[in-house]
Amino acid sequence: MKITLPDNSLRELPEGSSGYDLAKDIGPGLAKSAVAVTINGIQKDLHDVIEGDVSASIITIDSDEGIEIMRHTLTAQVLARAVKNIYPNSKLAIGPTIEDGFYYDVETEEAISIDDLKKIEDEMIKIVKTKSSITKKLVSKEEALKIFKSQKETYKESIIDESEQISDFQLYYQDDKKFVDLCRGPHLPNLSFVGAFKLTKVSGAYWKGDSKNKMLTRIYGTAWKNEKELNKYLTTLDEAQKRDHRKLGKEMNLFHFQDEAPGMVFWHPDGWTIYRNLRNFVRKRLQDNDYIEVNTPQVIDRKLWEASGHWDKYRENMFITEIDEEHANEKRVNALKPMNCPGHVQIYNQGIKSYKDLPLKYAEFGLCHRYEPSGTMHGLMRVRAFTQDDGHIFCTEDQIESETGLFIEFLSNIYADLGFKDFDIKLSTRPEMRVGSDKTWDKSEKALEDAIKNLGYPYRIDEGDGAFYGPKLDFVLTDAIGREWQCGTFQLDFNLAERLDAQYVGEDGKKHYPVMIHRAVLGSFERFIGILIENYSGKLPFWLAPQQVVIASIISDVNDYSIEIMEQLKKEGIRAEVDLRNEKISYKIREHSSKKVPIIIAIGKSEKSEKTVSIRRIGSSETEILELNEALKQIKKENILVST
RNA sequence: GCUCAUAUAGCUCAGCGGUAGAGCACUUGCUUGGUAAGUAAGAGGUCACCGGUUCAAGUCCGGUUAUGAGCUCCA
Repeated sequence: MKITLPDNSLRELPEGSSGYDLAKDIGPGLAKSAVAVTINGIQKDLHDVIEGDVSASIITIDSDEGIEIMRHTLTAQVLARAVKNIYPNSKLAIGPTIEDGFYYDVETEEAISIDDLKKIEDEMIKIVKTKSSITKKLVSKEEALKIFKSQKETYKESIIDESEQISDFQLYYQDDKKFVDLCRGPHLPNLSFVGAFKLTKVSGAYWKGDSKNKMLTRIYGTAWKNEKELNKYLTTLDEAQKRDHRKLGKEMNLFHFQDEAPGMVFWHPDGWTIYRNLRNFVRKRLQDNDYIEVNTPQVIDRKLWEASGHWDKYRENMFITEIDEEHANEKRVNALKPMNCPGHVQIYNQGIKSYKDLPLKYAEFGLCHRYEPSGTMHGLMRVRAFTQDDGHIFCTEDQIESETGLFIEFLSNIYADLGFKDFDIKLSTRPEMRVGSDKTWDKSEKALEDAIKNLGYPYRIDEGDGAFYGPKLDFVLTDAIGREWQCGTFQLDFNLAERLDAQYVGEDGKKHYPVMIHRAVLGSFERFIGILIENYSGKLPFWLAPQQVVIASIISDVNDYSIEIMEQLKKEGIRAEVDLRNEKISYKIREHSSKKVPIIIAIGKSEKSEKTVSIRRIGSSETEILELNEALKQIKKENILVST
């Protein structure tokens, strides 16, 4: 048979040859590191017999694909077996690979905790040490069912049962044939290819990812080619932990949470300074882009939420308030607003609007409350009370495309100024839970997709992830360590205006419903500040930093000069403080460095007598001596992004 | 909301049936010291909350609340 290799060269092999034979034919080195083979684009076990003329490439243990196969074998053949050895009555569910590692879902009689991982890991090492080869057996559906039924592997049974396949179920064995796993493969030809691995955590996970199903125990692990790679990965994990905004927020004294208000931020002075700086920045940009800032009530009667559709579709996430009957004349049920849109429509509805008023753009730094499930809260990233940089564009259908373009440009400028150069666009389509007719959804999905297509931005589609009132574009930015955050959103809504009876008089003199576009750039200030802290490891850009400059005196004789510098800086609008404490300069440097103050100015005898300053910047141990006036000029220039 | 874990001084944590501990931070004294921790002393705790077991409970057991890691959600 003829085999085409990736470089388009042809190789002739006898019938019945396998991927391994092919590798051997190409070279002994390749045969040694081969773990699987790709036949016509599909990964196969190395010892599968190749049928017919095909294109093929050998997967070696050194490749990304090879590592993934190794992870797969580790979970399905090694972790699963180790768990069965230690917990004979456990039942295996599924064990896929994930980024950097793998997991296996199992049902066990006794709970497995993080402390048990060592034990399981040791058992895995024992299994790997056998260096057993891994062999495959193909069986019919009945036979597969029989085997797993006899082993009481109910999850495997149901996987087979629900499969449309009728034959060729793949069973994988090790040399002793004492363990069998159902798997789509491919697997390593033998366990000697296993590199360095470590079980990392254990948690619950629903069978088939459905919260109605039983909760299984999920054991996570990570695996790499060798110890060095493993350690590198573990170090990066540590690095990510070091920039955790919850930890930095505490160290920098920015905010706290407490039991009485779960998911709601207590902003400390420095944290609130960051918040205000960011808000001023966004406010300026909104002003420059034809948005009009408004403000709407926090607590609104349920009638409005019924009319808007929130009561029906969003009730379980809303904080409901009732007025104490003893003191109130009338009983009404109110809700804390989870969104600003109905409020904005109320403003729109005051007075008659003409097509000449469109597009009309209302913006609000609206404080919204949403009752998030208890298990989902996470520092600033997921809270129950947050402020959106929200806005609603009332426009005609014809204006959708130009507004989409304007918004993307607006958003990308803001992201760039905040230090995020890259973002992806996601188009989310109709969800199951929604308002509006399918006809309206067809129209709005098409309008949005046409707009983004015509503007030429790349995007990907996320089926069923739209808002209940309309399809949306989501903007996902990438931070300094490659993590992705969904922040901006642009949501088309052909429903709400009609539900709340918002209209405009068209050129034809008749009344029409405007299209509403719900849009945000940062999403929520709380979350975005969390992202900024993690992105910058707390070392915020100069204009955002709560304390921008600290002037630290070396001896008390220079206190007057230090204060003079502070006052001059303050005159320029710089947030400057002096540190005149009776402490050594290194002590002061250490303290302000750990608070991530961007600039520390040390002042001693020579600076005072020469009217200079010694500048030290965060992240560097270099110092720079400058004339005071020159330093003031420079620092003022750095503060340029402060816009108001 | 679900699974597992955690809750001790302002922070980070030790203690795991028998009189509450450390380091840092804080206060005070000494120290005026040139770029990431000078020094000594002092003060600081209903051991998250409610209940149970026990002669005796931060310590063991149950519940509640919050937090953490995941899962499910994130309009």
